[in-house]
Amino acid sequence: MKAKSYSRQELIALLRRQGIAPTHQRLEIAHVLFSRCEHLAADQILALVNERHAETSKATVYNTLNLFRDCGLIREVIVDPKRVFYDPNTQPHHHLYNIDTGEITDIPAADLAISGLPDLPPGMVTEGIDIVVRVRTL
Amino acid sequence: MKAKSYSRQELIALLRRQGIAPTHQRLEIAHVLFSRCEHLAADQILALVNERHAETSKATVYNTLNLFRDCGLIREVIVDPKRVFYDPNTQPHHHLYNIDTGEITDIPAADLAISGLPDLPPGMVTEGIDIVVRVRTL
DNA sequence: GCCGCGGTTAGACAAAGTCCAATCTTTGAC
DNA sequence: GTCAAAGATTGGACTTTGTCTAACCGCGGC
Ligand SMILES: [Mn+2]
Ligand SMILES: [Mn+2]
Ligand SMILES: [Zn+2]
Ligand SMILES: [Zn+2]
Repeated sequence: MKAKSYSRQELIALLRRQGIAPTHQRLEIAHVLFSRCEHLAADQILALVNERHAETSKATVYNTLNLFRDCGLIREVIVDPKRVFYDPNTQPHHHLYNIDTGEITDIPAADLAISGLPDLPPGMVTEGIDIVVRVRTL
Repeated sequence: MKAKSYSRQELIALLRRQGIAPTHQRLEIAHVLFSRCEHLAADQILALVNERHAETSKATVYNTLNLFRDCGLIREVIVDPKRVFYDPNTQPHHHLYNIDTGEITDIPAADLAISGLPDLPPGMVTEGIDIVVRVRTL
């Protein structure tokens, strides 16, 4: 996943396409998420957004992350029981999780195959499959 | 995974084998975990253990779950950002997670294969691979 | 009976996240 | 451009999950 540098106009278009009003705070948060391609937790995003000049509250960060998630702009990564990480990469992919450092790395789903999954109980539909490879530094 | 009904003596032996002193509280918690084969959160275990007669504290439940986990008697399941579930099934297996009901079901690892995983960065060793199939009720 | 040690406990604490009512911004109609 | 309605933001209170601590309990060994 490339760390494309989105212009302000591109970010505005990105939000509008989802029917999201491009407020200053949402643009700042989108910028933090999409300019670097990392897996960030809410408190890290809050800190990054207010780095230069405090102007976005904790409530707005959480509101916005939930909004972006509901619109499919970002996804949640559940690997650490302590906090949720937000992933700007919404392509199907999986994760390598270093349990010592907490580092999360993408694993492309392209060349990966799972076989032998049992059939789903009737009336259920798959929402997604998440694979987490937990690694330790030797 | 069968819901074997362990006798008090079997539970005592199970704990002693791991060098764990079989106190009354630990036996109660072990009983709750191993007699039913579900994925329970700490607060559910606390409630079940104190169902008849309050005698085990929150601190002891958490102490004991962490102790059992460190000894490999149980494992944690990380699927819900809100709480950790404890799994008495320590065989390699995966999970089906119903995002609507919160229900967690085991998927045996036996007849399941993953191909195409990239090589690990040098100096890293795999601790485990967790697959979560997220399903929705149609 | 007393000691020592491991286990248990209530309650204080911490961190992640939600909620609320007051306030501020955005937006579109004019 | 003005303005009002709709929508967004905010500080701070609140909730939930989990940890920590210091006092206390209980049991085996002497
Ligand atoms: Mn700014
Ligand atoms: Mn009892
Ligand atoms: Zn990712
Ligand atoms: Zn399981």
